[in-house]
Amino acid sequence: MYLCISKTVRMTHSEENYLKTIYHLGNYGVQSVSTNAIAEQMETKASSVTDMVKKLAEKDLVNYKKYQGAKLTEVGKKIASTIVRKHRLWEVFLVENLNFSWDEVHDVAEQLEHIQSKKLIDQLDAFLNFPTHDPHGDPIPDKEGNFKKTDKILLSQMDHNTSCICVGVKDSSSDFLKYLDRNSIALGTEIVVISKESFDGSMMLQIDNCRKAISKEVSNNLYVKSVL
Amino acid sequence: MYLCISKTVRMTHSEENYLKTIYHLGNYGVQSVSTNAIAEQMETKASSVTDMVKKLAEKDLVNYKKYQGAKLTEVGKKIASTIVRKHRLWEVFLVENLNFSWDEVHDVAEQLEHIQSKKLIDQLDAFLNFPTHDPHGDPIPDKEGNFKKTDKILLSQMDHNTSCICVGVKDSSSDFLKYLDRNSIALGTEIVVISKESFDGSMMLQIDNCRKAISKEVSNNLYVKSVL
DNA sequence: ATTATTTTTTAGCCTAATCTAAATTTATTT
DNA sequence: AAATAAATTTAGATTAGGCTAAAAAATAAT
Repeated sequence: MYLCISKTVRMTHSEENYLKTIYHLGNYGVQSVSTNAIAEQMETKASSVTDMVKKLAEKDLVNYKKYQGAKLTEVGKKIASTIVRKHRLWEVFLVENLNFSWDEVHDVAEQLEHIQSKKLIDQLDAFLNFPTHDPHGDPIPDKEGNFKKTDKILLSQMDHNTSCICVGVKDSSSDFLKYLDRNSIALGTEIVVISKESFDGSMMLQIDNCRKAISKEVSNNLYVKSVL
Repeated sequence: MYLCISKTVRMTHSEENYLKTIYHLGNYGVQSVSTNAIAEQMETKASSVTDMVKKLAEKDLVNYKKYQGAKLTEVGKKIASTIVRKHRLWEVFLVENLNFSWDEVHDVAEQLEHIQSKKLIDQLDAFLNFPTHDPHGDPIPDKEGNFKKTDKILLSQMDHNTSCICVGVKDSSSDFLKYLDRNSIALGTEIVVISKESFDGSMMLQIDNCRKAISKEVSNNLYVKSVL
């Protein structure tokens, strides 16, 4: 039951970026993704997407029928997961070893994810001691593309008088991450939900014995794991 | 007396590779390099080189006059030295931290040298503890592009009954580096020249109390520093 | 000082990846 | 069900980088 990629597929950076986008938008490659969704995400034009998707279909990396969007094939999924794996491993390296903060890693990892070298990524994985999550709490696929999806929920879904631990972010924009830094919220931070306002969705939290009010936008972009 | 690059020049990988080649062939950018020399080194066609050199001249990265080759400008030299700096720092990282051997690093470093991030390279430099030489003994330019050129000579130029220390290689092909590995010759290895054969240029060496005969090809590609 | 040879440049073509604008298909509303 | 709107595709250009083949310039050899 192995997926064999006999002749290693030669991929351009652009092709890799498209696969990665389809992987992310299509829920790890299980769903079909529309041309427009890809175009919006990649900040390009729908016509460019059509062209590229045809090319990827030609290479059997996606299944594509006119007007019906694109869905990754097994091979496409494998390649996409490898790119994500590389991206997230590099993010760990940057934060753990090169003093990057979690809001600075994305652009550089975006470049590093395209470096081709099996040995490089295997050794990096070992050097980092086989991390399972990146600095934003996102899971790192293993060599086969598998990862355990964490049972995380949005902070906004927690009830009042409950406790949870921050396990990830939905929005990983620099602005949001810096906001979290300023408010001492990091991966692993324990958060107690004191109260929720129904009229604006804001919340009163307790973090390290300090009370903090946060907006709906914040609680809708922070993933937590409930603690009993 | 500083060189200010006000607006950061946006470089493609291809442009960077050309600059690097001109830097190397032109003796760190001091000499003019012919179109054919560039083409041969880069395994491309002379006509392609002409086109690219014109483009680089347009950007003021090289000085170019028809039929007279290309020479790096100060700005071009600075950019080229940065690429070489990145290449060599990555090589150190691969060998020191990711268990690569010195014959495996080149191809990967060739990709990594194009990653754009000032912070990345500064932090990597610090992480590696500011190395001055790469795994092949080549000097790593500092941020300003300066490096001390070591007073190395080819092993073939040593007299018999003299001692020296291996400080670098001229040929850094995988084959040659593996040969050196098999013969326990590495950077820092002490070598005693026992004798030289005038008819074929071969040498008898003593390394770690073992005698080894090497060909002229070998002694012509190994840099050493004489020890008194 | 002419040839001949080598080097370099020019001209024209090709592919990858993008774009705009127009055409077409699908989806949504009256 | 027809009309409108939205999404998608096609057609035709463009730009970067490369190639081939022919022309031009520089160098070498007779």
